[in-house]
Amino acid sequence: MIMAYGADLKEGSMRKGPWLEEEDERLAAFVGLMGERRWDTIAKVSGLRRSGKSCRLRWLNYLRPDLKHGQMTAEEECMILQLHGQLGNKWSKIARSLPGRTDNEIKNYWRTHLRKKVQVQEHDKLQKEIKDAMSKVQEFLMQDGDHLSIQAANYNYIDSMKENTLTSPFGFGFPDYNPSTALPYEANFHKFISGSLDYQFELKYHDESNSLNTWFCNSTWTSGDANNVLDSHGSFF
DNA sequence: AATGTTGACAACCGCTATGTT
DNA sequence: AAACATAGCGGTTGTCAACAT
Repeated sequence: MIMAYGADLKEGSMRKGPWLEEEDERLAAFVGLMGERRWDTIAKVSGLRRSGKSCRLRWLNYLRPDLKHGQMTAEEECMILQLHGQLGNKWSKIARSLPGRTDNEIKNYWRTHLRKKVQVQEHDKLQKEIKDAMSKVQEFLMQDGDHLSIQAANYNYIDSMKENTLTSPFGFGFPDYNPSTALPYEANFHKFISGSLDYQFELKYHDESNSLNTWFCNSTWTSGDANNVLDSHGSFF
C-alpha cells in the first residue's frame, strides 16, 4: 500500500543524497503504474521529495529490472577499452554495446579501473619512442664523431639520459637537468627530446670544443620537428 | 585510537537535444 | 515558429568504507 511519504519533512524541501530502500520501493511502484516517463509527475504524485530528474536517474542507473549488478567481466572490460579507444568519452554510446550496464557505471569504471592502465601503457610507449630516438642520435654521434669532436663523456651523457628516461616518472631523463644552469646544448637537447622544439630559435655558439655544443649550438635551426633539426645537419633519420 | 588518504560508486549539476503544445 | 517541458549526456562532487599513518 502506498502512503503519503515524508510527512516529517518541511513543505517544499527536497531530499538529496543516497536513496532509502523505502524510496526505491515507492519509486518502482509508481514507475510500474505510470511507465518510464513524465518523471516530474512521478516525483510529484508519488509523494517522494525528490526531483523528477533524481527519480529518473535512480530508476535508470539502479532500479531498472534489466540492469546487471556486480563486477565487470573481462569481456566487458575489453569492450570498454576498445570502444573508448574508438569513441572517447561517449559513455552512452559505449553503454549501448554493453547490455545491462549504464553510461554512469561505465564512466565510473573507466575512471577508477581503466584510466590508469591506459595512461601507463601510453607512458611506456612514449618512453620507448624517446629511447629509440636517442639511440639514433647516439648512432649519429658515433658515425661522425671525428667531424664533431664528440667525446666519450658526451656519449655517456646521452647514455645516462636514456637510462633515466626509463626510470623517470616524467618521461624525459635528463640527469640533474636544471634549465637555469644548463649549458645551451643541454637546453636545446632537452627541447629536442621533449618535443618542444617547435619554434625558430637562434643558437649562440658556445665554444667548448670537444663537446656536444659544437653540434647543438653552432647553427640556426628552423624546426617544426626533430627530423628537420637533424636534417639541417645532414639527413640522419 | 584517532586522523588522513584513497578508491569505488552513487548522485548531482549544468547544459544540450528532442518532443510537445 | 516559439515557448515550454522532458529526456539525455558528460563532468563533477559527495558519501562511505577500507586502508595507511
